[in-house]
Amino acid sequence: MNAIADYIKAQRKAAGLTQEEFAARSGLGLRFIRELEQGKKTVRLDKVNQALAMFGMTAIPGRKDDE
Amino acid sequence: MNAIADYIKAQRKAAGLTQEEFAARSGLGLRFIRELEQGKKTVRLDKVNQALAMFGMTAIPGRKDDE
DNA sequence: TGACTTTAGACCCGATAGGGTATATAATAT
DNA sequence: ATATTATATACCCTATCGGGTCTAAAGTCA
Repeated sequence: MNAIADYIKAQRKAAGLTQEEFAARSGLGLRFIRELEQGKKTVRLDKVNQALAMFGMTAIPGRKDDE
Repeated sequence: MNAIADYIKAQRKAAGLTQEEFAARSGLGLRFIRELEQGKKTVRLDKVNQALAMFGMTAIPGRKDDE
């Protein structure tokens, strides 16, 4: 149900990276990556985009009921 | 270039709402709506989603080079 | 031109996100 | 069983977000 969290987690795993490696490569904190993948709602958008950018993606509006 | 900011602004106007009315209806602060529409990068994702939810939308990952 | 509305800044302040770190639990393998 | 690795949770601290408020600028229309 959390499209961004699920996407990051799936892509990171598909790339064969641990959370720690992904944090280091993306320049984000390890704790942030964990909270992001766990679906924390109150994360900052710029950090989310920094993570998504690792896969050429960014946050855009999308239909809520799309699953 | 900022898909979310542009979307909110366009939809709000299409709905014939001022920033002030939109802030009141969405339960968000007026200053936040302003900063959001101006493309502030560091906004909180939950607030962004709260704004997008007014139009049945939510933040999802999308290709960066899509325009 | 001048009223009026809408949007854009700046200021202060409380609440909290994110980083670092340490510990705990879970998963995997030997 | 027990190393090893990965993920989850908790603490403290600093930076800053978001709200409220006020002022200024930019549109809008008579």
